[in-house]
Order: sequence, then C-alpha cells, then structure tokens
Amino acid sequence: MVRKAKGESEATYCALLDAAERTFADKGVSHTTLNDVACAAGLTRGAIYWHFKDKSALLEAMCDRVFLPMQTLHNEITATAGNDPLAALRQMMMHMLEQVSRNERQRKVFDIMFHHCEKDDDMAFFTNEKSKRSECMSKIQLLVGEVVTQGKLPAATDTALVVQAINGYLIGLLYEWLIDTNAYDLGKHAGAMIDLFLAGLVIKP
Amino acid sequence: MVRKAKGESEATYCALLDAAERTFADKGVSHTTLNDVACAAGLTRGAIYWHFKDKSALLEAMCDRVFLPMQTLHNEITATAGNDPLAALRQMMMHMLEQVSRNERQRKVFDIMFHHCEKDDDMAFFTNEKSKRSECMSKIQLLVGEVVTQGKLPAATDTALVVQAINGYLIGLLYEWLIDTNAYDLGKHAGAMIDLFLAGLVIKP
DNA sequence: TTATATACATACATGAATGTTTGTTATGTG
DNA sequence: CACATAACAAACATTCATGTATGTATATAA
Repeated sequence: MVRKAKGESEATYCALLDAAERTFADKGVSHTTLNDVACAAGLTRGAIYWHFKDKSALLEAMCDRVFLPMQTLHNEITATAGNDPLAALRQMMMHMLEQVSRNERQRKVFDIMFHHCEKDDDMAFFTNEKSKRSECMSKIQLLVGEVVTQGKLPAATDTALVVQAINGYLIGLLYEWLIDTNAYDLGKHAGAMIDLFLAGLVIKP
Repeated sequence: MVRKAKGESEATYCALLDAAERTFADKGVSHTTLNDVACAAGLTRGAIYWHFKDKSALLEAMCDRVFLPMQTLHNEITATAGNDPLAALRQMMMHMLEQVSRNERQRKVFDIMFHHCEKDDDMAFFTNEKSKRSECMSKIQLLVGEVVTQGKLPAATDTALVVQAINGYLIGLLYEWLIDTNAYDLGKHAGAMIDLFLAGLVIKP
C-alpha cells in the first residue's frame, strides 16, 4: 500500500507536520524521536526521511507553515497603515495576541518555540528567523516614528527603545500565557492588555 | 589524587555548576553530555554522578543557586514596601532587569532557561518553580492593589491583569534582550524601559 | 597506626536514536 | 503492456550517552 495517488503525498506531508506539532509540543523537540512523529502520523520513519532531510528540517517546515503567512499579513498591515500609524500598531499587536490565543496551530507552534525547543547551532534556521524579525522590528520603528510625528508621543521619544518595549511586551505576554493558558482568557482580554500598555498604566498627574 | 581536603569537595561542586552554566549556555541542555560538563570542569563524569543524581538534578542545582537568592530578595522588597507600594514595584522591576543585565551568572542562567532548555516532564522541578512564581505574582498583585487604593491607578483596575502585564513585560524584555545582548544596553536603559511602561506610552489628552 | 568512608576516576554494559540501504508496490507513461 | 519511478516500509549498522560497577587514593577518626 505505497505509491499513493497524485495529491496523496502532499497529504502525508501535512500529516507529518501535524504529527510533529503534537509530538513536539507534548514531549519537546529534542526528546521526541522521529519514530515518535512517524507513529503519531500512522507512518514510519521512511516517510519522514523521504519528505525531510532530518529533524531540523521538519521543525523548520513546521514553523514556516505558520510564520510565513503571519509575516506577510504583518507586512500588509504596515503597508496599509495610512494616516493612522497608531491604529495600525494596535491592530498588529491585537493580531498577534488573538491569533495565538484562538488558533490552535499557532498556539502549539509558539508553545514549541517558547517552551519545548532549544535554539542551538543545529537549528540553523533560527538565524534566518532572527533577520526576519529584526526586519519586522525596523518596520515597526517606522510606525512609531510616525506616531511621534503626529505628536501622540513625545518628540524626544527613543523609538528604538519603544520598539523593544512593544516587542518584549507581546513576546512576554505570549510566553507567560502559554505556560498556563488557564491563568486568564487572553483572547478575551487581548484588547485590554494592549490598551493597558499603549494608554499607560499609571494615571498622569 | 582523590579525596581532597574538607572544603575541596565543595569547590568541585561549585566548579561543576560553573561548568554546567557555560556548557548548557553554549550547546543547550539536551545537547550537552555530562561528559562535556565534566571536561569543562577538568573532571570526569564520576565527579558529576557523585554530587548529582543526573543531568536534571544538576540543572536544578544550577538554577537554585541563582533563583533562590533572587526569590528571598524579592520577598524582602515586598515585605518592606511600606507606604509606597509603587516605588517597591519599580524597585523590583529594576532589580530584575539590572541583575540579569549586569551579573554574568544570572544572565547565563536566564539565557539557559529561556533559549537553551526544554520544559518537559523530566524537568520535574519546573512545576516547583511554577508554584513559586505564582506565589510571587500574588504578592505583586497585593502591591498593585495598594497602588489602586492610593488612587494612583483607576479604582476599576483589574489587578490580576495588571500583574500579568507587568510579569509579561519583564519576562519579554529579558527573553528578547538575551537573544542579542548587543541590540541595546539593557543595564543602562532599564529605568527608562520600566518608566516607559509604568508612566504610560502614549501622552494622555 | 590502621580502618573506613569519602571523593572521585576508570571501565563496562546497555539501550536507543540516527542515517542509510534495501525492499515493496502502485501509478502514471510510452 | 512493460517499466521506470514516486512514495513509502523494513532492516541494518553505527554511534553515542547513560547508568552502574569497580578501582583507588587519601583524609580523618579511632
């Protein structure tokens, strides 16, 4: 029962990625055997080695499936920011929190990246992700700069630091929420968490 | 040349922890052999198995060496908050950022926890850490509650959410900064990053 | 001074994951 | 209707980390 029909192989490719998500999230990347993944997909290691070079390539493909679409959508938002950069900024932040909290696939992959993998040399594609990320952050910095221009932020604002703050806040919220998704309803309070940050925590005198 | 004098064994114990910090931070926890750690300390695996049950116990001891003192110091700060809970809150946040950015040991261990280990079943002590952390967060929530009482935060403030925000912000800043410690000078801008958050990002109308 | 436990080093056995090779089968193609 | 190849499965050999067992020297207690 091998040599499936035309589209069949693509289906098993996806099945392997699905199985990888489940197994990696459950046992951690380095503690999961390729046999574990294959069994979770109802296949054998032969199938994995046919579609992927090794475990690292499997992980990369699994990440690409959720990060690349997310990347393009972020680009669309920044491109269509128009005359309200602050709204675009808020929209981006909302999108991050809501996607991860509502979409199971995104949640699992983020959970794997945060808590169930190690960013080491054999994971070479992390360097690639790093450059993508810094590219994204410089786009956000442009947005923040426009907000300053509009006078909604002090003229002396260090936009680079603000970007680090925004990024850190989002990453930290997701990182912590994924440790215990029952701690609070992130999907419900995403807007509140963002406004808490954007509007400022302490009442100004 | 075995059976060192009285204090000698304690010295090798520390040397093993030091070696573990370096090796784990460099190669990742699961990709480092106990032999790697032993060699980095100029010893053999026999020394490790004498002092620790296994790799997990070694990691736990390594974490305890930096987390337990940090824990007690946080307790002291909250205990002596007095009549200015907001200042105590700020002090705690500053302490987190400054310690990790300036102290090499703290930085390495945080880096290991964030980027070079997997929180899985064999790391049983993470569950322990989790309870410690939630205990710490409820103390912070009390602080925030006092700030609300003083009228420095809106009476309708959801203190639980604010605590999640504070915690997420700190964790995210450290998580991201440790990816590239050259991105900006965290030790220098720690105060600015915290005030950015506490005082609010956007100018109120 | 001798005995014993300490603080390791060394040697060994085991299991397990990996990469590769070979085998199998159905599916399009000519 | 061969037949070459895609899409896997199954078997194999190798490496490698772990845990344990044993060896050993020395400090300390008696």
